[in-house]
Amino acid sequence: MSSSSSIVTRFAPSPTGFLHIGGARTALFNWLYARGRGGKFLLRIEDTDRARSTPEATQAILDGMAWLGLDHDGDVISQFANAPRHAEVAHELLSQGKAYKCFSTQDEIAAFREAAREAGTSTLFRSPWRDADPRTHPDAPYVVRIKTPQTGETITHDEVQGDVRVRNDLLDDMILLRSDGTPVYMLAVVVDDHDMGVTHVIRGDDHLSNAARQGLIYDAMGWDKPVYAHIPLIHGPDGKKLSKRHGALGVMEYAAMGYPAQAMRNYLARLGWSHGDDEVFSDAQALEWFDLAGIGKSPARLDFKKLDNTSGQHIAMMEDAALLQSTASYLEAAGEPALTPAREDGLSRALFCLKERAKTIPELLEKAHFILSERPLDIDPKAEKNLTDVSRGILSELTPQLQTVSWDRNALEEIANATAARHDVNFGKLAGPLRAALAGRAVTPSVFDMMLVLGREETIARLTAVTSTDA
RNA sequence: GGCCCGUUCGUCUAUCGGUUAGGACGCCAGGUUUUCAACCUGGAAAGAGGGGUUCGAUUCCCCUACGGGCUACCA
Repeated sequence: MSSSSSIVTRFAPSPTGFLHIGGARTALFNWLYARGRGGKFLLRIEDTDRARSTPEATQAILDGMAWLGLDHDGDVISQFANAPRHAEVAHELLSQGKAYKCFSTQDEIAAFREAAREAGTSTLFRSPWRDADPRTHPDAPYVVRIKTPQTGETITHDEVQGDVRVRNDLLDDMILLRSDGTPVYMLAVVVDDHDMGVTHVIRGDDHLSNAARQGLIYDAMGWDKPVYAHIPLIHGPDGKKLSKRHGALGVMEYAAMGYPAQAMRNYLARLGWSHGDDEVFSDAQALEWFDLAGIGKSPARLDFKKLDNTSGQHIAMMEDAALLQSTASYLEAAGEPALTPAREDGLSRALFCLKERAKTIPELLEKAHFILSERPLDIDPKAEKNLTDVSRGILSELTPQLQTVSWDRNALEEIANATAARHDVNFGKLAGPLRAALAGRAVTPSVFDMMLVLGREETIARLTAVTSTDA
């Protein structure tokens, strides 16, 4: 029961769209860090921007996290709901003289900035109200600004970027409360993180500069700062910031493309974080290995080829039950009907010869075509070409032998080879026709594996269908 | 403009002053083979540029270039 040392992380997305791939990785890092150390992983929705926040977006984020398997502790926290608490903190700072009421209008501020720009001086707004006597306060709307120290520097200790120091005189007196009394983001994050007991803030490095400003609030309130880890953002394959034109921005799109969630976790964890030369690892290993020291400092690009490879390796090593489950969630994400129990049973029996050959779930399903389809089989043109009179003849000779042969791979291979040899051809010549008969296709898993999966009865029925129907 | 961060094969990365700069994906060549894969073997491929510090720099410091972030009564 180490109450003071137990770790608390959080993921704090804005509900303005789906869970995108960069956010998913940030969530994953926080999840790995907390879960790997027996800590808590919290979820806070930063919905203070009422105009842009939607419940649909919140749901989409929840869906994305659920698919990725990133479970959070406790209730989902709404930042907006904490607004009164944020204001309370601002007023506390006000009463302590660490913040002040600023009556400057936005027009005045804009004019100040413009003049400064023309004069070539600093555009940092210096409010004339910082040290004004309260008795001179007008009866007008005001914002609450924090009194930023005007000397010294603020140092952000960052586990990824190292110590980042900023001179205080380069920071302005940021607004804490707007003129309508609502809190701004900077205040809200700090108060929420403090109130939630967050010990480690792992977030995108677009917040690195903000950390210094936020540090000012921690200092003013006398609160302990969390450990920071600002992680570089993910870029598109072209090295540019992720944007609409890259496509595939939402995690659910990856679900719909058929990448198993565990493969996605592996790939995303490996993107910008490393544990020596380890490339493919299980969740248990990721949980054990993940640490802040292994996070890289530069932005990483998305690489679909590597994702494919990682996915393929995970599919190959997944338990059948997990694979079946991934298949179900793929079909759901892709908007396709679920497998019937009979087909799922067939797929399950075929997995042993499929899993090492597929990079994604749809590819697995494609290779499972022979077991997922029923007689009468459609035979595609390429397969049809293999069904010549000669090959049909050989198949019709092979078929009866299948009635009595021991149904195992060696025995099947033996009679197939023997039959081919009797016609003075090698087995390769027989494989094409067999594929056509058993799967209706030219590209399939091993013919013997298909026979084993289909079983004696079905195998004979399919062979009989091509050797006897049209004559 | 100001401030801050970053920069090792095409890509993800290892290296924490001394290595033939390692691994993975991808690519090329060969092998295996029952189609597609998978698999096996081999190969090409990197320290942004320039100054320092040091016996010795990918590693430490400075400058430049390039990329990114912040600089809002957005989050």
